[in-house]
Amino acid sequence: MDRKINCPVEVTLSLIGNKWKVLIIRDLLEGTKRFGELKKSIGSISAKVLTSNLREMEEEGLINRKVYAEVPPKVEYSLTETGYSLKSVLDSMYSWGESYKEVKGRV
Amino acid sequence: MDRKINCPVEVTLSLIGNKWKVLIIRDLLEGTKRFGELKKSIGSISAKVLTSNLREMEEEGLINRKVYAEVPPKVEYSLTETGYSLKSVLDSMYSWGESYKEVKGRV
DNA sequence: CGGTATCCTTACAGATACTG
DNA sequence: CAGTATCTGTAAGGATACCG
Repeated sequence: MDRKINCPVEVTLSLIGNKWKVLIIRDLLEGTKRFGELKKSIGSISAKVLTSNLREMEEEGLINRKVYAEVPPKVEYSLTETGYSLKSVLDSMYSWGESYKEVKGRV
Repeated sequence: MDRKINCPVEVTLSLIGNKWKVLIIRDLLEGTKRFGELKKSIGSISAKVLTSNLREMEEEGLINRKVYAEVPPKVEYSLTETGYSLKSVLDSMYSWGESYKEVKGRV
């Protein structure tokens, strides 16, 4: 039982332990998106919060940020290989959410 | 694409979308625990925060709370069937965390 | 032992205005 | 378009004291 010394679950939490990061991953799993697209697809997030989460995730090696030297500016975000590997986690969250809804609906 | 209208990932987030709840599930997956044991095994959580999270999770049908009519008091927490089914999510978080550590260690 | 009540401090997040 | 700067409100969380 290595739970105490750097439990892997806590490692994962430290990287995607907030709601916004999970939603960012979810939306980038569909493919590369521009800043504005991402903001729109997440829905209720502000530019400030989106930016700060993206910066952190970039630092942690989960996403790529590609800036085009154009006017008006164009910035594309995509998942790195590491970021994409989070698909397994998101998939299990998706499945669980679905069956939870089913159970609740049945009440 | 039903992402907009009640995405299952968001459903899951709404139930275990905070760090503490994930850790509570993780520790209860080992089996029934008393309040004090749970508090100790999670580590840095305060009684107030632990109590409020447990209450919410009880309400949502993820955990059971069993009170023994004894002095001194004894209260045991365990996962419901629904709560236990979150093991799949925790498992994938565990695996991902492990491989992330490996990748980072290799740098 | 397993909480509650209270106070207090910060982290998180929304709104708005502005810029390269 | 893709941010940054600033200001502000709110809620999460820690510390402490106390209770059944």
